[in-house]
Parts: sequence; structure tokens; C-alpha cells
Amino acid sequence: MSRDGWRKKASDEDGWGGRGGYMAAKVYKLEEQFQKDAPREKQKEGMSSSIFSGVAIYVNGYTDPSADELRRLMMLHGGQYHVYYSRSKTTHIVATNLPNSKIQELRGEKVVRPEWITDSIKAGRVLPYHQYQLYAKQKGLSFPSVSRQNQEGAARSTPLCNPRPSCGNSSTQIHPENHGPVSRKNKDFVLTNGHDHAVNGALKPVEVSRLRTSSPQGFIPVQNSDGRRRLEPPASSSLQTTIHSPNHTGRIWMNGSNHSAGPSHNPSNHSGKPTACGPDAGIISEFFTHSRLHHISTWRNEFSEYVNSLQSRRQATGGAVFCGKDKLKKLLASRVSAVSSMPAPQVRQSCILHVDMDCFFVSVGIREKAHLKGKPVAVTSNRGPGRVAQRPGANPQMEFEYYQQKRNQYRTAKRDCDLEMTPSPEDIEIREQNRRVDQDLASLSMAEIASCSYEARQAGVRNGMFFGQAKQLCPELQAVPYDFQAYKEVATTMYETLASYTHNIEALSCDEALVDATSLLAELGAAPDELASAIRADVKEKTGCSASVGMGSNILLARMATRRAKPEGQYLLRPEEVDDFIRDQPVTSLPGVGRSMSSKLAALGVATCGDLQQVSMVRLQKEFGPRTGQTLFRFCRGLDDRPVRSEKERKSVSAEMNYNIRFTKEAEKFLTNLSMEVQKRLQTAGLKGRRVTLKVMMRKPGAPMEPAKYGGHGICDNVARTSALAQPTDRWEQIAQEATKLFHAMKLEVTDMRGVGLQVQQLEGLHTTPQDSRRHIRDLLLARRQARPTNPSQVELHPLYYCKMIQNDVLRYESDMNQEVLGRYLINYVFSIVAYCTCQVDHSVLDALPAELREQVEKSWIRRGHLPNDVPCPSTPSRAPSSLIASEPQPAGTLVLQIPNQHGPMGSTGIVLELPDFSQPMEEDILQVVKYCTELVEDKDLEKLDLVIKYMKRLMQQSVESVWSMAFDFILDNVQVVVQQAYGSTLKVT
DNA sequence: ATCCTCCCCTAC
DNA sequence: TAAGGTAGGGGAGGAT
Repeated sequence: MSRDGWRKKASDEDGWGGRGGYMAAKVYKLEEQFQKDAPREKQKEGMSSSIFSGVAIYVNGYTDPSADELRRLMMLHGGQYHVYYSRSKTTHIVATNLPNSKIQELRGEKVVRPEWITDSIKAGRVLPYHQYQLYAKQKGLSFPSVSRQNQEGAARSTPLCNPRPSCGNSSTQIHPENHGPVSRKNKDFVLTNGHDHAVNGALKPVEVSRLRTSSPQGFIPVQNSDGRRRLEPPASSSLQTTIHSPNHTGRIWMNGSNHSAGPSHNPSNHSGKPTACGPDAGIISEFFTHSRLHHISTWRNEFSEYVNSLQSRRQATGGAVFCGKDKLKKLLASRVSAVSSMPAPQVRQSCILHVDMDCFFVSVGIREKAHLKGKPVAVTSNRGPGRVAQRPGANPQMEFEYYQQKRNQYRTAKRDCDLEMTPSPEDIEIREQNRRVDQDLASLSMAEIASCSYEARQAGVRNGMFFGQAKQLCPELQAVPYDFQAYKEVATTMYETLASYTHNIEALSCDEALVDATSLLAELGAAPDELASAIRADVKEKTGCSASVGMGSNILLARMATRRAKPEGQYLLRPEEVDDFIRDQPVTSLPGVGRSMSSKLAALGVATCGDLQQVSMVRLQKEFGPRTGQTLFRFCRGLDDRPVRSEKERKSVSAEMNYNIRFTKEAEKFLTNLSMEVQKRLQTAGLKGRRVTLKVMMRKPGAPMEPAKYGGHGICDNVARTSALAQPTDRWEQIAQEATKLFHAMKLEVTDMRGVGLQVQQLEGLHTTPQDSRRHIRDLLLARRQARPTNPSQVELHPLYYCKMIQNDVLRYESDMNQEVLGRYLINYVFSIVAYCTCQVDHSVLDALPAELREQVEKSWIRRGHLPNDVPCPSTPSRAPSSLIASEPQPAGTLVLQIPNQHGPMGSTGIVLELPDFSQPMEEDILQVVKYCTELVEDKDLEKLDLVIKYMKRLMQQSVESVWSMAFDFILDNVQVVVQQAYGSTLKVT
């Protein structure tokens, strides 16, 4: 049916299979032709660029402009055109109308509309592709945004809260009661046709405070007894209601670790009374309360959630108030009337703002300390003179040398950082050089500087530096203590300020955010600088702290512009400046280029982006891998098509502590307490996970017993182990049990432990979403497959359910053979399931099958009974044979099913059913249905489509399992998109 | 090839 | 004293 390149490549009997064969030669030839033609085209045209350098497109199907024209455009502008799709080489697929059935073949690929190319050329640079995506995020199941709203609205038991940004002096706040856990989002599936602007919603602001700051996540500003403001979480949340803390009458911390609530916090929720809140429970929370890194991470999460909630709220309520925007609009209007001429509407190109607070912790810390302004200041936990007593057992020199060597590992020939390594003469020299300074350093404070003022930076002080060392560089350096609550308040205000302009925000950290201002500027007819000024003035006024803003046509450029903007400034990096600007930038200024990569690059003689531009893509990919290589290639030219992501999905939840870990034997207890911490975080996020990873830092053999830094972990090796759970959990008991098992399996010397971490992955939401449902089913199947004595009633629902569907379907098979696809899907599914459950298959399942099928199954059992066990089925069934359907010539894991009275392509041969890969059975089968429906639309057979939809609706929505209802929603939404495209309106489903 | 798993690296 | 957390991206290499 389809003759597309990737389809061809996907199957094997089509001439693509033989690599290096005819097709390969042809592809090569075509590419060569393209490269040859390109310069000629460029010359002919006279107007060209290289904006598409690093971009290779493949055009699928009919497009406007035509594939030929797109090919010509790519030639003119430095890109590549692939006549055949190559998963590894093609960077973008261009299509106007993509059948949904292809979604599954396009995982992770960028599929864009042709306007991406034409608009980019108009703009003179590559625009972010996300606005042109045919479907956003083609990974896995994709859901139209509309459907998400519906699902979320329906699934939510509590009303959605309305986060109104604080505007001017009047503060608004969320009803505490309304604050439920922000439910987990489905994967993005947004038909991103530019940015839609929300209409004003009829939401009633709730006045709860006169204070300037309201807060995300329902934190309420309250007055402390000492008169200081702080943020408190709301009184109720379904997840936290059982956390009792005597220190807080009736109030529950959203994030206990954020606050010095004392050791009494007990995360054991519905799991009964605490059994393990021994001394290290206190140690853990004590540590987290004081850890800046912990806070930074937590806040990043919270602000991401806040931005997520802006999205879902707008969707749920249909509108939002943008008072910052309105204010700016008025300002601009007065400006325009004064000049009495509208600014000429220009071609809009995308504009990203990177908003970054200036030395955040410091500026918050000295807001009310006038005497420290303009002075070298550092935020650190150390407040003393910067000297400490030398501790016994430590060998700082050894440590410093080790780290230095590690840093240089690529500069010299690559070698192992072995502690026992014989030092080379060069090393000895370095050692001599360092001896004196090391001895000094050892007696200096090793408290890290979290943030330092620009005055301190001038003296050479840097973030992350030890305080003692910094004090030597800059004796007048003033230490300022942490004030985590204040940071959070300021950050909250910053986010609310941004949200008062637009919701196209991506949270990068507590003090840093991206704003996609493209549509906002277009709407206001404003220049980027005007918006940046307004935002900066707002932030400064509301927080007393300054922010800098970098602007550029993509994220990369915006971030680089910020470096020039700082401090307390703004900078718009114009497209025409990019080349000159970026050439001299150090490679370390590129995102993703850190210590390791920069030293690797240094070994290649690359220090600046200009240097990096001289390295070929092939070389970079060889050196750094395909993905990283390409990214480097593009970044050093200022090219970046990452979208501003307003919605992010969390993939893991973890807690670790690599400080002050010294055990004698109580390691298990610590694991238990850490599990409780993880439980708390999981529950706060409303997530459960099915994989647990234990990470332990062990003192490296030969390293000093006592590290140079007090409480530090010193030189360590990492050890980690992961294990899968039978079902997802958010309970500390299970996490602890698993962690303890892993821990014992590691057989570690407890006294050498220097750090412990617990991570939970493969998350799913508390309210199962459709994409999670496949895991849900998988759980049931795997549970059965492992032949644990599980409760059979748990499993029965699905086979029975499918049998019912099959029964209906087989009836239709007889009357309408074109329904075969749907039928195939259903049959495929039921047999897959029955095959896996077959060990203990219940007669009721069998009985529910249509007669012919049942007969066939039984026959096959008899035949199969003679075959050795070639179906994954650990338990020996007492009565049932090992597999469902026999087919001796088929490889294991393949079932052959004869469908009676079949016509058409598969009729006489039977249907080959592959046992689904359990990572994706649900997804693919549902996509099959979508595909089938799409074909009906393409065939203009709306009558049949209508019947099928209604049929499915009846079947799926009557199920007690909400999964099915949601599966139906998904199918419907996808179909509606196609119908909309084809007919300009949608199906009415009653 | 492609997927999965186990790391390392990076960023704040 | 000091509070070296946490999440995501992606490469390497093995399983399929």
C-alpha cells in the first residue's frame, strides 16, 4: 500500500534489505547528484544561505511546495535532501498530511510541515521546528491536546485550581482546598499550529493575602512569629493528609525537606505507623534542609510543575489573565499614539527570551543589607574567617592531585586515574608545585560558595569554590548565610511575573526560565527589547532583585545572549551578528559541553566555537556519538531547533545523600529511612514506579579514610544496581525491601560507604492515563506469566473482555470482510493475552470464545501438547497445554490463527500473530485501530467509520476499566484530527 | 538494526 | 567543620 521510503526500509522484502546493494548505490548516487547540483543552483539563484546546514530532509507524499521545490530550497540554503528516508541520516521528515498509521514508525523523528522550510528561509534562519510539527512528540502513544483536556478534566476529582499571576499589588491565590496533586501529563501531542492565545476566563480570583507574592503549587504566604514572610503549603492535599507533624498544627508541608521542621516528619502515609524513624531519619531531613543542591533541584521540579499547571489550567478553564501583557500593551499604545505611527509590521521570526536572575542567592541575600551592596559577597554556609583546623586522617594533597589528574585525562594521553599509579616526572613536578598551596588549602574552609557577587568574581572568586580559598583570593570577601525561604519567594514572584505575560514558559531552574515570546510579540507588535525591559522592570520592582534577559531566535542564542546581558542588562542577539558573535565563544559556553567534553575537545585542538566549526560532522559523530556530534555541529553555528517546553513529564524520583555518610553497621536502617523519603517524594508527585535503583558511593581503594572535606565523600567509586518490581509502588516498605535486597547482593564493606541514593523509575501516575494503561496490562500479564500464585480474578477481566469483543467482531467478519483490520487487532490481542495466561487459562475464557475459535484453540492445544515447552511459561500447567495455538514451523513466540471464511489478502493463509513485545502491545494495537479508521476516512467511508466508532464506544466505555474508556478517547481524538483535516469538521459521536 | 540497561555527564 | 542533590540526555555494549 504505502510506498514510502521508511516503510520500505521497515520491511525486508522490498529491495531495501540488502545494504550495499542496489538501493544503497542509488541512494548514494542521488545524494551525490544533490551535492553536485547544489552549488549550481545557488549560483543560479544568486540568493542563498547556509541556514540548513546540518539539516537533511525527507519529503513524504504530496507537499506544497512540491518535493522538487523543497529539494531546490535545501540546495540553496545549505541543507540536504534525501530521496529515501534514512533513520540515521535524515533529520527532518517533511509532510503535509501524515496518516496516523505512520506514527508508530516515526518514533522520535521530527515530522514537520513544509512551511518550516519556507518560513525559515523567509526568516533567514532555521526556525524552531516545534511550531511546524505535524504531530508533536512522535514517541510512543500520542494524544491530541484536546483529548488530554477532556481526560484530565474528567479524571480529576478535585476542581482545577486557577493560578492567577499576581498583578500589580493585588495578590491572588489558589484555594487551598482546590489544590490537588498536579496529575501526570500524557505525552505531548499537540498540533502546534502556532500559539493560540487564551481567551479571558471567567475565573474568580480569591483574595487571601495582602502580600505581594502568591505562589505556585498553592503555597500560602504567611507571617512568621518573627514577622518574616515565608511560604506555607495549603492545608489539604489528598496525598499528604496523613502526614502529621506536631510542629505544625493541621498544616502539612508539601516538601518537608524544604523546611527546618525538625526531625518529626514522618513520611509513612497509608502504610501504617512508622517503624523506622530512627536517628538517621532526623539526619536525612537535617541534611536536606541545609543542602543548597537539594533545594535547587526541588525548586526546579516545583517550577516545572507550576508551568505545567499553567498549561493544564488554561486548557481546563479556557482562559487566563495576562496582566503583565496588558500593561505592556497599554504602554505601547501610548508610545505609538505619541509618535502617531504604527510600527511597520515586519516578518515575524521566533524570539526566545532567556530570563536569568543575577547572582541569585547573593542578590536575594543582600536585598535588605545596603552595606553589602557593591561589595564582594559570597553565599556559603561558612561564616567564619575561612580557616579550619586540620583534621587527622585526611590526605588533601592526594585528593587534589587525583582530581587534577582526572581533569587532564584527555589532555595527556588517555589513562586510568589509578590511585596506585606510579607518578611520572611530570606528575612529580606538579606535585611539588602544588605542595605548598595544598597544605594551605587543607587548613582552609572547604565550605562551597553557592553564589558570589560580581565584585567577588572580579577578584577571581567563582561559584563552587571553597570559601577558604576564595577568602585568600579576596580577603575582604563577606560571607552571607543561606535563606532558602527567601529564594523560593523571589523565584515564585519571578515566575508569576513571567506568567503574567505569557504561558509559553519553560522552567530551567528557580532563577532561570525560557520564554517563547514569538506570538506575544506578534500580538503586541512589540520589539523583543520592549518586552525584556518590561519584564526586567517588573521583576526588579516586585522582588528587589535584578534579572538579565538574553534574546535570540532560538534557545541557544538566547542563552548565549544572556552572558553578554549580565549583569542587570539585556541583549538581543540578531541573526546577522550570530556568526561573528559565536566564533569567539568558548566551547564551554555551549550547553552540554562541560568538563569532560571540553577537555576532550581541547585534545582535538578545539577551544572556541570557531575552532569547532572547522571539525566535520563525521569527525564529531565519530568522536562523540551520532547525536552529540550532530548537536555540537549545529550548536557551534548557532543552530538550535529545540522547542521551549512548557510541559515536562517526570521520569524518575530519587533521593540521595553523599555527605556525612559513615556507617558501622546501620546501613539497612538508613536505606529504610531513605525509602521513606522517596515515598514522600513519590506521593507528593502523585507517582508510582516499577523500578528501583540503589546507588552507593564507595571509598576508592587506596583513598584516604578521611576526606579532605569535612563530612565529604572523598574519592569514590560508584556502584549501582537496579531491580524491577512486580507492580508499581509508592510505598516505602517495598522500596526499602528492594533496596535492601540490592544492597545485600552488592556485598559491600559498610565502613567504606560514603554515599547512598535511591531512585525510582518507570513512573506512572496515580490516575492511570492511557499511555500508562499498557503497563498496567503488562503488569497483569507478567504477574501471571511469572506464575506467582496471584489472584486469578485480577487477570480474567481482560481475556474475557476481549472475547466479548471478538464475538461481536466475528459476527461482523461474516457480513463485512472489510472490518478485518479491527478484527485482526482484537484477535491479535486476545490471543496474545490468552497465550500468556494460558498456563492457568480458565474455562470461562475459553467458553466465551466464538465456537469456531474455541474449537481451533482446543485443537491446537492438543497438537501443542506434544511439543516441547516453547512458550514462556515457567509454571507447569496442570491441565492446560503450554500454548494456545499450534504452528510447528513458526518460530517460538509466533502464533498462527486460521480465521474461517476469510477472504482478502490474509484470508487463506491465516493470520500470523506475533506475540507482542510487552513494552508496547497496547500502543501498537490501538494504533492499528487508528490506522484502520484513518483508512476509512481516506476511503470516504464515513458511514462505516461512524458505525465502528459507535461500536467501539459502546464496548469500551461500558468497561469498568477506565483504561478502555481512555483508549477510546484516544482513538476518537486521533480520528477526529484526520476527519477535521479531510472534511474541515469533526464527527458527531452520540 | 533496534531495543534495553547501565552507566557517565551535565546543568541548575 | 559542613550540609557533594537530582533529573534528563545519550553513549557503550549486550540481548534480541
